Amino acid sequence: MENDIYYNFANIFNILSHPIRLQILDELRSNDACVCHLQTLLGKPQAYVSQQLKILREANIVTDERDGMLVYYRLTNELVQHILKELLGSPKPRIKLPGCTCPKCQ
Amino acid sequence: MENDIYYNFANIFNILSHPIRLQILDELRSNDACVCHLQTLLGKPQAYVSQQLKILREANIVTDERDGMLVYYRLTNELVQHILKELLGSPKPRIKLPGCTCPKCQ
DNA sequence: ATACAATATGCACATTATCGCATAATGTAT
DNA sequence: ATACATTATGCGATAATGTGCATATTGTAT
Repeated sequence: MENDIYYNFANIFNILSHPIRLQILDELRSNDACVCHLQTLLGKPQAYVSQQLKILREANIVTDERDGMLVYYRLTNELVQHILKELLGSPKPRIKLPGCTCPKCQ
Repeated sequence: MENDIYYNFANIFNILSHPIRLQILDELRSNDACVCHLQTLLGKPQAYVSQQLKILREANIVTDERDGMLVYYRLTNELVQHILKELLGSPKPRIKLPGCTCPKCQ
């Protein structure tokens, strides 16, 4: 089917049609990040952040890698990376979040 | 709010996260089209097509212009035009649809 | 083993989206 | 006026999604 194209793109857009997920992906553009970092960034409950990450993971947009107690997420989907660059410009350099206790912010 | 950016883009993605709407927009990239043409293209009931067009219209992605009995829709949103070009390439030249009774297909 | 920290999952409920169908609105022609 | 063609709108049943909360899992340390 030729229409699979529209169906597949619609699925990607569906994942992106969520402000929190967009913010997560925007943060991951500049660097991989652990869940607790994203939790601080978003100001949302941990369970909520993990749920959104699961959606991104199962859509093959991000990958996760465990390092001890922490799980780091990375943006691996090139199409999404491209779309975000078109819309938001080049990724901003990572900023240490005040109050974040993750290793990368110390 | 800085987060309005994510919210606004999420809204656009939400409109695009639908195969039929994507197909409509892809067709409108190459040319404006009346409702009956899109109806033939999609093989969907007229009311259904009009509903999707209403969504696109209210999101300021397309505009409508009446010409007698026919209403022509046009893709006017440049951001969407840009996104679609990135994803789908340059618009294909318009093809006369077999069985379509609209003026442009005759 | 226990305690704790970081992360993941399951469930419930409210909100929203989808799509079919009936019908209304608008324009044209006779 | 009526008849017909094109398009728009409203309603409703069902499906999908969003999100809060409780709890499970995994890893570290003592």
